[in-house]
Amino acid sequence: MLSIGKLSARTRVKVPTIRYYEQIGLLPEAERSQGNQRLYGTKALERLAFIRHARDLGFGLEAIRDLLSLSDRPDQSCAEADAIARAQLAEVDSRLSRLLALKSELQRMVAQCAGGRIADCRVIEVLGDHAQCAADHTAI
Amino acid sequence: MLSIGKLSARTRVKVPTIRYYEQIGLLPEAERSQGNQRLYGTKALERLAFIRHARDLGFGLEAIRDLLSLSDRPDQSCAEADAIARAQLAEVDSRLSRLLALKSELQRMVAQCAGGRIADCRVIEVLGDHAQCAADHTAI
DNA sequence: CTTGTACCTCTAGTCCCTATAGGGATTACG
DNA sequence: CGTAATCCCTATAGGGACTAGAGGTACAAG
Repeated sequence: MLSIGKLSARTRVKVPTIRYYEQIGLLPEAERSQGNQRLYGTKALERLAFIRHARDLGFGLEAIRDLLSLSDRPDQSCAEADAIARAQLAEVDSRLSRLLALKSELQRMVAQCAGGRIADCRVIEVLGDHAQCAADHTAI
Repeated sequence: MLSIGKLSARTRVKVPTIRYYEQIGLLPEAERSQGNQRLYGTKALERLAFIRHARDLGFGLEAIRDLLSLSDRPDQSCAEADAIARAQLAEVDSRLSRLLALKSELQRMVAQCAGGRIADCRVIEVLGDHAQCAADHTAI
């Protein structure tokens, strides 16, 4: 059995975050030692690794909650899991295109800065006037 | 003079957000009508448009606060504004590369889903096992 | 003059943690 | 075996950047 610190080290999920996941019901309540400290077995380790990996891929905690409950019912159709993943992919895609537009605006802005006074600064000027932008853009 | 609603319509910044910006000192306290309603002139409109545009480009409120105070001192060197913009560009760049890695993982995951049972679902399986990923990835 | 919309303040909630305070448990070393 | 260092516990507050709601006031249109 692992202490919360060891579990944290193995999964690279911080200790308070693990407790938080338990608090919001994403992890089941852990067993306790005689001294009331949390103890984790292999199943908890796998579940937390799953969560961490899904977080790394940008899934929200509610999506992860759904994915976990799906993975607990192995005989069901995986259509729902597929849909969640596709939604996440679409989300990532739209962020990507917005970030690309953003990047080119920022590049234009920075490239035009001649290093003079604020009064002549293209950075400040462009920020003040959206009409100077090449295309629409919105962060994240 | 514009009411907060009209200002909101012109800048596409929501009314409560405008009040929030005032509260945190990003906008100066607005003048008031006899009936205690906020009134805005051209300067406030420009300042808010600047904020909105910078937010669209992904700048954080603290960076915007800095940019605004720079723009109030037009005789200073614009090196600082340039640095803020470059930092933002670097940030966008690193998000972009992470999102790209993410996207290809998600695509692989989704492409492998055969639409069968959860027990055979690649989505669930890949999430449970980071070793199946092609590369490192971390969201946002 | 009434109705409906826009406005006001204040508080609390969102997401996903992170930090802090004030303590108890365990482990390592001498 | 004692003590110090490290780990763990709970509970609460904070952060970024808003957003939502309650309960009430001002103003424009008909």
